[in-house]
Amino acid sequence: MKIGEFAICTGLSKDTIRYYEKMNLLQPEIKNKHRYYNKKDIDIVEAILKLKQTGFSLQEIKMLFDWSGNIDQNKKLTKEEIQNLLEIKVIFQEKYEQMLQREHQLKQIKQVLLNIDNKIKHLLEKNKEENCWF
Amino acid sequence: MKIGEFAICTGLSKDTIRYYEKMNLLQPEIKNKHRYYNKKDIDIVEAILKLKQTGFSLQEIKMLFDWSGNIDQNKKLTKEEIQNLLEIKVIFQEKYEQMLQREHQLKQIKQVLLNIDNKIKHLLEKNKEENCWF
DNA sequence: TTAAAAGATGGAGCCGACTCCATGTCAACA
DNA sequence: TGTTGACATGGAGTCGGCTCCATCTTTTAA
Repeated sequence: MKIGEFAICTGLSKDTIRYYEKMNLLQPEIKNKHRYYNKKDIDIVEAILKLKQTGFSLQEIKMLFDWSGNIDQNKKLTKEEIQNLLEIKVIFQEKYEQMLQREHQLKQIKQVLLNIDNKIKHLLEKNKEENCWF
Repeated sequence: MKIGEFAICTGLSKDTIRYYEKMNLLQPEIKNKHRYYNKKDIDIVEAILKLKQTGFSLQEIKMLFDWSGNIDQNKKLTKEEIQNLLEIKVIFQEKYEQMLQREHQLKQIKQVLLNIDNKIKHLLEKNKEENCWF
C-alpha cells in the first residue's frame, strides 16, 4: 500500500503520515524512494490516535512503543542501563497514576455532560408544551 | 487575592492566568486596574485543568462552562434558540460518546503500562541476581 | 514620601503538531 | 515512449496554548 491509500484508510493526511515518520513513529518499507505501508502500520496509527486522544505527546508515544516492543530479556545490563531503567520505570509508574486520575476525572466530566443534557431537555420540553401549535 | 498569590495557589503562571481571562474563562473582579481572585476562581481553574487533561480545548471548556452555569429555565425560547439548542445538545451528546470511548481506551492503556512495568521489573530482577555483589 | 516589589499591557516569540506550497522524481497506462 | 497522476522533499506558514520582554502604573512597606 502506497502513501495515498494509506492516508485514506487511516484518515490521516499524507503530510501527517510523513511527519509521524520523521518523529520515528512509522518506518515504512522504502523502495525506489517510495513508501510502502502494511497492516502493521495501520495498527500503529490506531495506537497513536488512541494515545494522542488520552493526552500523550508524540514523544511519549514513541517511548511507549520502544518499551512495548521486543526488549532483549536476556541482555546483561550495565550499571548505567540499570540506572536508566529505574528512571524509566518511575516515568511509566507516574503515567499509570495519571491514567487512574484521568479515569476519575472522566467520570466527573460524564456527569457534568449528563447534567447539561438534562438541563437542555428540560428547556426544550418546557418550550414544546408552551409553543405547541399543532 | 491578587494575581501573584493566585498564581502560586493554582500552579499557573500569571501570564497563563491573564491568557485564560482573555479566553473568557476567568473574570476576576478588577479594582484600580488590578485583578482580584477568590475561591470560585480556584474552582474554575481546577475544572479547566481537569478538562484540559481529558482533551478539551479551551474553547470547548468555555462552552461547557456557559452551559453548566445558570441558564434561565423559565425563558421562552424563539425558534432560532430552539434550533441552536438542538445543535448544542448533539454536540454534548457526541462529547459524551467520546468520553465513553476514552474510558475504554484508558483501560487498554493502563494494561499496556502494566505490561511495560512488568517487563522492566523482570529485567531488573534478572540483573539483580546475576550482578549481586553483596 | 519614596524606593522597590508587584501588577498591567502590548507585542513578539516559542513549541508541538500539523498543513501548504513549489519544485522535482517516479510510475503506470495508453 | 510519452504523459499524466501520484509521490518526495525542503522550507515556510498556521494554530492553540502558552511564555518572555520592555515599559509603564499601582501598591506596599520602611
